[in-house]
Amino acid sequence: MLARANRLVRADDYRRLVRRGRRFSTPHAVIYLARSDSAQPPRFGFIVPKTVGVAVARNLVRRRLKALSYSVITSVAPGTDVVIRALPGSAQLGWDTLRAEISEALDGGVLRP
RNA sequence: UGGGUCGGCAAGACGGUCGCGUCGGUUGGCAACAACCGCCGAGGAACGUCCGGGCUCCACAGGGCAGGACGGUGGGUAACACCCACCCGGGGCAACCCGCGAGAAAGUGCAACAGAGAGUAGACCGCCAGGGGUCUGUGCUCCUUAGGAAGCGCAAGCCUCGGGUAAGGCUGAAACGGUGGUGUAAGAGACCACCAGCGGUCCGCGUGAUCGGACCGGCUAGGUAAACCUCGUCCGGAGCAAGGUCAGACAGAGAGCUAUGGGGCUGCCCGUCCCGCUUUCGGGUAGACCGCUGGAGGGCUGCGGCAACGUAGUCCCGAGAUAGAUGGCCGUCCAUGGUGCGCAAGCACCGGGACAGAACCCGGCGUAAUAGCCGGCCCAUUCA
Repeated sequence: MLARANRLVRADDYRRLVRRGRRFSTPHAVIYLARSDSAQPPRFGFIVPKTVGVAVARNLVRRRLKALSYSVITSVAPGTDVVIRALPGSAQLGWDTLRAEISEALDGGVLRP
């Protein structure tokens, strides 16, 4: 799970990333990424629309994404902001599949200069 | 033992690992905050947002019309469309279940198809008397003596004409009481007896819906109010993005209507309060805190009540997020499903927990969804 310092909590931040961030697509998610020179820890935000499912399914997806983000947090450079938008079908995925899909895309985005 | 019916309980368990949020404490820090420790951390439906309230603001919310909701009776409640008890009607052998339960003799309207006729009913068949015609039989008269044909009359049949008749047939969800008799040309509540039903008056039990009974009346009245409508009761509006505090931001310009105006305030009118208002272009904010969870709150016991519930005592404090915590992953076991082996007990493998996530708070209703566990009652069966 992510602590408060590692989360995006402002609507402005979401707007900024979705509009101007670099974008990576996977079959079940879209990842927005932006980097700054500040030394603050990396921050994550999640968008789970209603097309994903009912409230229980959306909660499950969001919690899995949070847990996933926590596991990769040490490999992400400071000053990085990430927003993950879940797409329909993500609630039907198994944990392993989802983790493989997202972490692969995330690594690609993070490692690239 | 089987079937049924009503109600209650629970909503997999344990562990490992990595974590999250509120609050409290300690330490560090000017502070933001960080680290550590501790407590607590989703549901029976948290859901739908369909009713009813609390709370907040609008003017403490006034009058009328319109509109809406409800509708057996009595009670419960803050209130309700909810709950309890009873009544009536329907279903069931029964336990029990079901009913959008006011008014259809205040009025208007509506009713497919079938059928003769469907609402101050209706003559298709049938039945009945009569007129006309036809034919058969028969009586009398006549001519002729075997017989004949004409006239008059009677009876039955058939055809036809205009009537009478609602007892019978047919249709339909429904056809204007039922049975028996009197009566009649045939019939008919036309009349009579009993029964059913309706209305009225009175008596009795009951707070009451209602139930039981007596007498009288006219002889019969259909359904639909989830059609309009009538009657009774209730309802001001908007909602926690309510509302408040603090901080912060900005920039005005044009046009129109102006007190017989515009707005607060729902549709309209009255009343009342406030005052410049509307619109186009352009610009700006949507941050923090309070509201925010201790309440019509739960558990137990006593008392009152058939019960819903009320009341007294005592004990308990059980989420409060705000891009939104209450979890992710793994293992074992249990319940359960499938497949295979086995006579069976069982064993192995695979799948694997239903519906579903608080957002101001309560009381209900409705909807979703599973495999269980427990109990009351009823019926059938077996044994004693």
